[in-house]
Amino acid sequence: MPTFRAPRGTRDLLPAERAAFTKLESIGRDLGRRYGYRQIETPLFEQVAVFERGIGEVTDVIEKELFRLAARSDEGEAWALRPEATAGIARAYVQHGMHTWPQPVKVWLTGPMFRYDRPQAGRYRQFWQWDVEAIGDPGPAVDAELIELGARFYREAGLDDALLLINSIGDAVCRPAYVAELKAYFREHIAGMPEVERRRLESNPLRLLDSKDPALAVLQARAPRITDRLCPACAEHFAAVLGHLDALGVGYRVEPALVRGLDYYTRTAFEFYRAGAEGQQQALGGGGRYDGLIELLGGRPTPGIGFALGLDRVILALGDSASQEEGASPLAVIVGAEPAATAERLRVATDLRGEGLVVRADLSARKLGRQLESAARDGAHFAVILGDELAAGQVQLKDLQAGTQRPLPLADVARELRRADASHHHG
RNA sequence: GUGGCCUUAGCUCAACAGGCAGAGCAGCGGAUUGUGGAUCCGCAGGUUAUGGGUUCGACCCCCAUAGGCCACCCCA
Repeated sequence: MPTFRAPRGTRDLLPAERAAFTKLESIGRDLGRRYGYRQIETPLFEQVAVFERGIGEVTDVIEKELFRLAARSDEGEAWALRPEATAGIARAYVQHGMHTWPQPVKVWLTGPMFRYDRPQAGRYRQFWQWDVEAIGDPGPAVDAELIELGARFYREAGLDDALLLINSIGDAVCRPAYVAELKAYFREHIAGMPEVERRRLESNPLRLLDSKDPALAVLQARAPRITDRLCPACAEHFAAVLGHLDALGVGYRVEPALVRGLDYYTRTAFEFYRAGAEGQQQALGGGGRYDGLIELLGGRPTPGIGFALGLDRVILALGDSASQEEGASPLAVIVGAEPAATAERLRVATDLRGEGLVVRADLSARKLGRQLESAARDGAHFAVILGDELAAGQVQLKDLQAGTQRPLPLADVARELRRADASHHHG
């Protein structure tokens, strides 16, 4: 067993898997460009207070999953690795006075997030998200635009069965009254409730709605629904969001029990799951509106909405097809019979690379047969064989796929490879 | 954070009832001193996750720890 290994809940992305991430990142980059969102980057860690105040101190993410850093004694701050992207972006919005920019400010970010919980397949302590935010527009059309953007990401990534669950969780006007009503309702039936759920009644009553405890099933079915208790403004907003989604052809399922785990959400809340797996805990992504967040972090009242998608989970859902990206096979490998002539192989490869060609040099002392074998297994299309004829400026160009070979002046190799490469890509 | 299952070579897995740790694949070399994917031969790779315990003797039984997986909690 190796002495050292990746820390618990983290893993190395070996080239095949890293390539799958790169593909998703390029989808995100392209979608960001097409939808008018610009890339942003914030630190991997922030003051703990940014997360506590933004996300909410009594949430799971803060209470038990926050990856706190041991603060250095000569610094007054307590820091934590970011568990999500929105709080940091909101902090940056306030810090840089982005309210003076044309509104809304639309940005996207991709990178690792950190949560200190118990690892499982698809659940890591370091995981990757693609995150989009639209800050400064209160209207329901932005909600729909952003949700449709999320749905499109899954489609372009090859996941055709992403299912959108959506709900409205009200705002400061209507949610407090609803929560009070919900508490009163469950309290009446507290006798039949398990201990865990009784405690949750006080700490986070909304959570009772999506508890999987079968003892609650009947109670849940009869519980008052937030969607029936929305204030007129929230109800109108929600109806408009759904209307826009209909108009855009985005399928969804209204899920009154959908609650988000972060305090900053208002009104629109949504999550994506694989169809048929929506009862499980492995969400593909989620987001919502956070009209109070900027103010919480010291800015003026500013509405916003965001969405984060788990790259690890998309790749997991794609299965083997995700990692079957073809690797970086070279167009040609420079091989030679003379073990001592590695300098020649290196020089020829360097010249061809200077011409923009994808070339690997076999710098080993292996005999020619092994070099060709290795080149073929590497997926190379051609081998350029340097032999005695090199003194006369001649090499052998071998097509490893066709099995054919012909002599060629060294000076013509670049042109020949480029032509073969072009016809290969276009044909 | 709670409960359960698991851990043997880089990978996938063997190893009787507690009795000498093996194979395939991958890597390297040779058969072929300048021609590949096939075939054959060989080399290397292990403190059986780690640390204790039981036993004449432990990959095997017991305890602890670490890591992985599953179900919760909750989310990406």
